[in-house]
Amino acid sequence: MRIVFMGTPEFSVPCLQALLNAGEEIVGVFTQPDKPKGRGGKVQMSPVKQLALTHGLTVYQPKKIRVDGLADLQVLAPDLCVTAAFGQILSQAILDVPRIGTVNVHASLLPRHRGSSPVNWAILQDDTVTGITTMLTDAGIDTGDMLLKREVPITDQDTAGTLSETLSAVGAELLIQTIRRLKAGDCPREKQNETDMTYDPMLKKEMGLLNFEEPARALFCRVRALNPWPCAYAETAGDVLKVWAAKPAAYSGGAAPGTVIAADAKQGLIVAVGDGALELLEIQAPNAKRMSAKAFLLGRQIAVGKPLKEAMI
RNA sequence: CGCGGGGUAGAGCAGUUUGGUAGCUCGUCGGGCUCAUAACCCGGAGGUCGAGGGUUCAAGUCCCUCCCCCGCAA
Repeated sequence: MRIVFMGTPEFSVPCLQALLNAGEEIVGVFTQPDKPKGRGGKVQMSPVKQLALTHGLTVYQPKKIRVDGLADLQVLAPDLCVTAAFGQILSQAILDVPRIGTVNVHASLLPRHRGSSPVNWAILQDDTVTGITTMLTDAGIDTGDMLLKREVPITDQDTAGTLSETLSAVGAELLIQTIRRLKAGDCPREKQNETDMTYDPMLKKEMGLLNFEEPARALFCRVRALNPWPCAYAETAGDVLKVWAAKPAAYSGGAAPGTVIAADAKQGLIVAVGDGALELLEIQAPNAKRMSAKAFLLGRQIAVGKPLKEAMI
């Protein structure tokens, strides 16, 4: 079966790898164009492209596949397209090319968490379970009929990073199963229930701002949901303090939300929040590297009793 | 050549402007105090100051080259 794979970030890599391992015939790989990234503005290949090249696969990098990728795709004459976090929207014309259809690996239990950042949103909304859904892509965003699903629990230790890693492995497995059953002709297919659906917008940096009026649990979830990107942060005088890890802390005093109630190498850095307190475990000051709050406090001081915003020295 | 910050004891930092015997907090080791302790007191070990070269009587500090880390922007 002629398969065209479309994917871009690290999440997509296990799916492509699994297809290769399964001996599928991959006739082409579509991924986002190389872009300047990181310090120095060096151009970097997407993780999918890197893997594709090591296996000698032909790589296509249209800016917008629905505009300048259609011809290439048609020439490839795929039986099936597989997408996993490709990052571009497929038009009906694109979807019409593969004979069987387009299978998408989506990192949530659809119809919940449609959109481009399902893993982050699942943690942000304190879901206890999420998972992978394979689906047949249609012209809507994550609205196509569902094929196979597998649940994955979310623990308090999970961050978007760790959970995404877990889900990508599960997704790769489920993708292979899905293709097997499509080939066998016994793959279940179910319409999405529109009344249960949620659509989550793309992540923005501003979503990382910690509002200490919120409950500790919500802040805890936000920190995990936005790790490793875009990362939660607290406002300080003129700048921001990135918060990589935090946890709710016991506190029954009456300090106003946002007040620093402890800041030393023994107790750590604790801030009063809406319903208690939050201990900032791992932080990163501007121009500095990330480190435990306790290590940070060995060399720098934060005033206790003031709002964190004003307490950085 | 996108903009910028930084590499000093096991950890986190100061010291570099105005060269002149390397300092702080914590940890660590030993001793003491205590019912006890993550508390307190006394004492000790631990650093070729990222690498190489240069200037100088003298370089963590000034000059040149290189390596590594990080923030912003994308």
